[in-house]
Amino acid sequence: MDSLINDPFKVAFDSLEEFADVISEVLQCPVTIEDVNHRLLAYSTHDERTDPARISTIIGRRVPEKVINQLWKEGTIPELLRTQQPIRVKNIDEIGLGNRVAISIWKQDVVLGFIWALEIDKTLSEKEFILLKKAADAVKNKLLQLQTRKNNKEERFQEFFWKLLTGHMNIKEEIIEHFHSLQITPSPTFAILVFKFQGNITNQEEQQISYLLKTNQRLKIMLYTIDCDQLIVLVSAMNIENPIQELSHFVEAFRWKLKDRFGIQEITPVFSSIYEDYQKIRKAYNETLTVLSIKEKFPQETKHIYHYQKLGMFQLLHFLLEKRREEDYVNQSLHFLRVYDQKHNSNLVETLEAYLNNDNNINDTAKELNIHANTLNYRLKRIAEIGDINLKDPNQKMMLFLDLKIEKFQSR
Amino acid sequence: MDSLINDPFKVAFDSLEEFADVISEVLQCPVTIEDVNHRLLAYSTHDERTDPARISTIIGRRVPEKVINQLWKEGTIPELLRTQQPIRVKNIDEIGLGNRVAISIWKQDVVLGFIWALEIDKTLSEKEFILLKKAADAVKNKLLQLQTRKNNKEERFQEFFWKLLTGHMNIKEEIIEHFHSLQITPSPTFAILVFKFQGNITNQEEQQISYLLKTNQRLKIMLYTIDCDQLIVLVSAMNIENPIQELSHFVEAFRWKLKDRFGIQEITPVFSSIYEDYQKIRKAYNETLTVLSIKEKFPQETKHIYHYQKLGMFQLLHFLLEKRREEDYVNQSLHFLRVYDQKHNSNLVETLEAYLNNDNNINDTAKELNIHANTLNYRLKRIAEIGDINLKDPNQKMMLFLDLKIEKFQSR
DNA sequence: GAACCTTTTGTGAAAATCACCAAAAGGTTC
DNA sequence: GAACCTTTTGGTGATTTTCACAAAAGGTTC
Repeated sequence: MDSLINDPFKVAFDSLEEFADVISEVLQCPVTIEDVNHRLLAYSTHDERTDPARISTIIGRRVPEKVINQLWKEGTIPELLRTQQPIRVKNIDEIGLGNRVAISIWKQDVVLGFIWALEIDKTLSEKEFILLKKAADAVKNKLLQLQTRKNNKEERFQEFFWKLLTGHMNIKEEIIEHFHSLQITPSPTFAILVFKFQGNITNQEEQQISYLLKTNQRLKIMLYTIDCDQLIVLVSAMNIENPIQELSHFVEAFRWKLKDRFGIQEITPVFSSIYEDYQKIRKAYNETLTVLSIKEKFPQETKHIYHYQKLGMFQLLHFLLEKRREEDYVNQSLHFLRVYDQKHNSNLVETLEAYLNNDNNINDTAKELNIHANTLNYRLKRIAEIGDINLKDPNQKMMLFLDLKIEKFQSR
Repeated sequence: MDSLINDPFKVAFDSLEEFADVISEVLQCPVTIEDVNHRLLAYSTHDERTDPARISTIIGRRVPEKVINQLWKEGTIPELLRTQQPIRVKNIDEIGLGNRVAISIWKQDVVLGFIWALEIDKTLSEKEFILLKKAADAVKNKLLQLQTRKNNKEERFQEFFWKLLTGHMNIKEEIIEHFHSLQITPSPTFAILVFKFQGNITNQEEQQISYLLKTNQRLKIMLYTIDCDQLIVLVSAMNIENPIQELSHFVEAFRWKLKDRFGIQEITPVFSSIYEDYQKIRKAYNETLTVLSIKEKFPQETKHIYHYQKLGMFQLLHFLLEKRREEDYVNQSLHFLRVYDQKHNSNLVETLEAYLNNDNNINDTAKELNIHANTLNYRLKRIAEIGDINLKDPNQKMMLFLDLKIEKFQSR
């Protein structure tokens, strides 16, 4: 009996729900157990008192994203990930969060989940804090079991996803069936999303990415995997009015969170077009790879481009370069300008490119080149003469623009 | 002796030169014999009196182009090609042409050449006109022989040219050697020039073309041939400051002459880039064919384009279409605009295309579409919204322009 | 037909462009 | 170094373009 008082959790229990009730009884307050991604694993039922945040969590079987965001902002979650001690959280009315105490569940140096105890009418004492610590210790093996089972499932996910990405599964029915067997509902429309990291993704980063993806509630993520320095995600694009904008927001938010919460910087996010046909996953993936390779060659020009469709003519560069090569074409106008530049130490080509980049805007271009607007005008006139170019002809300008970019593409 | 007075030209003569002297002696004035293309065949030497036009003709071994042009303008040559009678030409001081009489040399209903008799101090009498007619009759067989010999040579030209055009002769030394064996000096730079006629080129038209090409002195024509409705010309681009401009002028002048002199209309002239390497004749020829096929599909847009290099992005269309096809790409922006157009009976796509065609010029576009400039502005705003397009981004605009043209290209 | 939305047109002020001119700076040629 | 050419910069004013706003017109929905 003494040992039970010292550690009331040294009992056998079948399910996590049962265990949540045990904790609840010992501490005399409602209890919730979450995994490390804030998915609800179990909650006590003996105590009816609760707060809106807990209700939402139970209803949605996960902690609402705004609550997670808030807990990150004011430091609770970072603290939980740092220490094994219980943490007290003051109520935050805006998100319906009452006073509560939380503790993280550790297995060696990895956090497996959290236990939350609501302080509805009472405040937990120092002694009860120690009990909570013991509870966290007692539950860790149970969580680990769940984890392992999930890992197996995870592996099956991985295999399936890679088959899709590489186009090794291209019978429609087979794909759908596989989705269902993995208990995923394939959304009617999807996109592939890739985040390219600075270097290979470490295990720790993997955890953090996984955490962010699992806690995100903005977009439904069907599958994801990690490949060297890339995080590849299959995301649903359904039920959204403007999917592209939504995806843009998502990647921005994701990048921001990685930086803000985990200090991971210099992420390059990209995403494919939106498709309905799951046989096109490979194509979508290739699109993202194209975007990445273009962004690598034209970091400045494509700074604000994440989306394949927004690449504009950049998506053609690779292709056009090949054509140019095979027919060893020379753009005469550019050639003349180059010769002139060489001979007179001028910058007509550079000027032309800046002008074209700036959508024919004299002022912007002059500013970018740090020259007087009239100087620019003069140069443009010379360019037209020397290169025999009609700068009012969109056709010619387009060709020049393309040829300039093709050459850059080639030389990089 | 009587017969000699009746027809003093019924004598055997070895060369045309000899015969020219005979005529000169009979008529007592300087005589020149030309072929139908105004190339000098022979001239009398017994009489020293002459005029500047004749001197130029003898020096250059052909009638100067400005003289020919003048003789066309005031009707002499058309008349010579019509009648077998001698024609009197009054002196034309601007081109150094003194008074003279001309007659055409006929073989059945084909003109083989001309005889010119200068009226330096005397005026030819009616009797001498009859003599001239007899001279023309006497010389025709000699000319025919030359013609035939030339035809054989012509055939060798043809064969050689076609080998070059089709890339069946691609050893540099061999090509040069062939040129020399045909007594052509290959110019260091060249271009291929093609005129496409309305229908297949008739024999008569062939004569007329040949005439125009041979009398042209602006550009040196190395080889030419006729293929169904195409006249294909290998032209020198040397010794000209601005060859492309020169070529443009030439084709314009050629077209104008065909129309003005022979009533041949609706000629489409095109020409290739300028090359130095004669192994590239085939490539140059293919360029012209590309220009022709594009001009057929986009007659309006390419109205003023004759030159491959001036095709701008049109030269890529064929190529891009293939790419688009193989990856069944859909431009989302255009798709949204099309859907909107369909649903609301609007013309956003058409508006966008006009705007892009007009180099982003609001006024010009509005005029073309017969709408108010503000209406256009409003539509553009809507286009940006609906198609999720940034109309300040040259990249996106370029892609839209290309995709629009690709679609047009495809549907034609 | 009222209420509502989209589209077109008109107006005027602000901004940008363009065609000039002129001065100055930099380079090349003889 | 003088003469010459090209390039840069500045300024001016006419012209065009852009933009915001308002009114009118046309359609759709209830």
